Amino acid sequence: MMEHELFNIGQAAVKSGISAKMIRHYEDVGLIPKASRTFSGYRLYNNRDIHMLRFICHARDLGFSIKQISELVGLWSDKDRASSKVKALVRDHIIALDEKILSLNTMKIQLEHLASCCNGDSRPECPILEELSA
Amino acid sequence: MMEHELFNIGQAAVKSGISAKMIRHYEDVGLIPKASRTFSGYRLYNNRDIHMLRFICHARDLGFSIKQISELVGLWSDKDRASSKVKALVRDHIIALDEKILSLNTMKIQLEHLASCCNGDSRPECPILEELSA
DNA sequence: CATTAACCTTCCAATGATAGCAAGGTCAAT
DNA sequence: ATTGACCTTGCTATCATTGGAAGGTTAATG
Repeated sequence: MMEHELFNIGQAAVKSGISAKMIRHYEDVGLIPKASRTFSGYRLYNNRDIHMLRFICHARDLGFSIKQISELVGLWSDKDRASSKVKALVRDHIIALDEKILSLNTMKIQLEHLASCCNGDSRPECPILEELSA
Repeated sequence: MMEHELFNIGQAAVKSGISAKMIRHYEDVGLIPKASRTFSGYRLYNNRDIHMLRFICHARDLGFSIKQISELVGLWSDKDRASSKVKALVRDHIIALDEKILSLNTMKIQLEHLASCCNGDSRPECPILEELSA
């Protein structure tokens, strides 16, 4: 027997790890389908909805964009998907992460070099500023 | 003899590496002082202005935020600054970069693990989606 | 039954750095 | 005089998220 409990947006937020604010936003931008409503207009979520929200939460924690998550949700919902499509999405994201990490790391190395050249005392002489200024 | 050439915003953009758009924006938000103007309203930049823009460009390339760059510009302009203040700013930024790198790296490792578990073929079985869904 | 607290609703605005467009004015050369 | 390349302002968008205001609903309490 499937349970058919219904939750309002606040409970769905707690259960899914996504804020009520963001759940509404995801509905606005079409990432999730429009929630059904009570007579008085409150959104209602069932266990399947919350399952999808949790899926989205995990994907978000891995740094996927809304657009990518939208594609992932599509594949997730398609029982005939090819797993190669999922893997390709993941690979693309890994590459993007790599580029970002590389870029940040380059900055870090340069900054560490600058910092190591600066006495960091009460005097005004500062190789860091001189470098930035050059 | 100091040169006192004057440049319009397009020339300043080319010379500094910051787009005209962003130069105006930096003026709007108070990062740089309001430029002087020709009679007809065009902004004018001298060599000192462009020097400051180049300083900003370098700082930006190192990932400093506008707010941090604002502080750096302040210290740069203050001939009596203590170099320790500059170094502290740099150290804080290095720490922030480290945190970001760590976070991205954690994502990457998890994704690589997921990808390695997925066949990536034409069949629908996909451990990646199963994991995200769990 | 009235009040109150904790919900919910929509709409609007802000973040940070950047880019785009549109409508219009200016400048220099042809 | 016209043209093209520049400049001006102002508004819009991106991306993911948060905040607030103003108002309606629900559930429990006195």
